[in-house]
Amino acid sequence: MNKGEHTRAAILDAALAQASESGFESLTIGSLAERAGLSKSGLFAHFGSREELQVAAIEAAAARFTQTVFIPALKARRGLPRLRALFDHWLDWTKRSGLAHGCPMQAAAVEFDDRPGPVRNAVIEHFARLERELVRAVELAIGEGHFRTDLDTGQFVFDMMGVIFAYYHNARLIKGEKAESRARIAFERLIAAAAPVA
Amino acid sequence: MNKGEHTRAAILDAALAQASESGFESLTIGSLAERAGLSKSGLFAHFGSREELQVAAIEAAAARFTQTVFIPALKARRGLPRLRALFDHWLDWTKRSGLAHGCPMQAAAVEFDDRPGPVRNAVIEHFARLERELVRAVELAIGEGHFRTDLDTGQFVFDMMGVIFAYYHNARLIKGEKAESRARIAFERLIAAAAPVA
DNA sequence: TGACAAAAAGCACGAACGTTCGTATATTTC
DNA sequence: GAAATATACGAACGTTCGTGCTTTTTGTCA
Repeated sequence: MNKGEHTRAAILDAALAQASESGFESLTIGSLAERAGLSKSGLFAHFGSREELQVAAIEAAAARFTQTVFIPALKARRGLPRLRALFDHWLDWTKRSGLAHGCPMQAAAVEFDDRPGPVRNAVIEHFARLERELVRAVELAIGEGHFRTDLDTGQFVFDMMGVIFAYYHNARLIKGEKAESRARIAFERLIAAAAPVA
Repeated sequence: MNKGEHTRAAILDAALAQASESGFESLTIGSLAERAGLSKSGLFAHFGSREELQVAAIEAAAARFTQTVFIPALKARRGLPRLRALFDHWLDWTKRSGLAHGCPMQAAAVEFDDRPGPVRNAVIEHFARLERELVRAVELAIGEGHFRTDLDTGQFVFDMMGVIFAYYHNARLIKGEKAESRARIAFERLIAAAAPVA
């Protein structure tokens, strides 16, 4: 890896940490440069603009999500076990990837959902891909006979994401200790409702 | 109402609209003054600081939420009908209250969940109150015989909020047309699972 | 209607914002 | 080792940030 690429990666690491703490809007050139130990201009040279920096940060977050949630889940057997692994890793992916102060992707989703531009496009693309992958995992579960054949896969993914969102809301804002157990109960209930008729 | 109070209310209206569009972090004195048709200093005089302005905006959002979601739901019969009314009004409360670009409370929750201070406290208080009210509505449904007596009310509220969060995520970021129907299906399933044994 | 208070504007401040320079120092390539 | 390039720096740009002051306009009420 080049020196430049190495620095760029370090900058993006710092950017994700900062976005996790205070959101993407707080991702200013000055504060990020200070955190990364660079001058403003030195950091700026790695990206053509603040917007490009934000896009790069989104993509870095997406890559880390794939690495932390999807790749490890592939070790589980296809179908229900893999779906459970996805859920488990998703629940604690911020902790396991050093972003303990919140999912930067969720922050970006809320902050940019009504601001058209490259950043929003990158966020949308990530969630679209995520949904596609989840739907595929559910289809595999159907194929393995773990789920009903007439299951509405889109609905299942919708419900699953709701559980995740409720978990993060509860765990991060309210600091509710029951958040995790409730999330697991809710997910198990989804699975039970999707089980084959008998 | 005094002239001052009137202007203050108008400022908070503009603040909510802006927070709905671009989040609470974007709530700067300058841009808000322009939107409200005041000078920076004229607007600033109504609040001692930017932070107080943010807190006032949170409280205004909470008041509007109560007015748009809770008060109208009181017209429905206690128990399940009222719970359904709450859900319905919650789904489209941003549209019905002129905040079509997103729930300012959710924006605040994500932006401030890790930044201690008065703003975060105000957000936490709102969600705590919201959860209490929801739990009470569920308890009423139990009392009316619409729900099982052994229902975990906290879990039900957790699940219900998950449905709402998934709906807003889907409707606002992805612009999915199926968001509303999926939310309704999910909520009906929650109700069915909470029904008395027979 | 005139006195007094309340509200808004005007103005200025120091700091931080994103961005653009020109320049110096590493690093890579020959 | 020399030449070429990549990388980082410091200074400065114009703008906007939040926040104080002072002055002017506006509303209120005897």
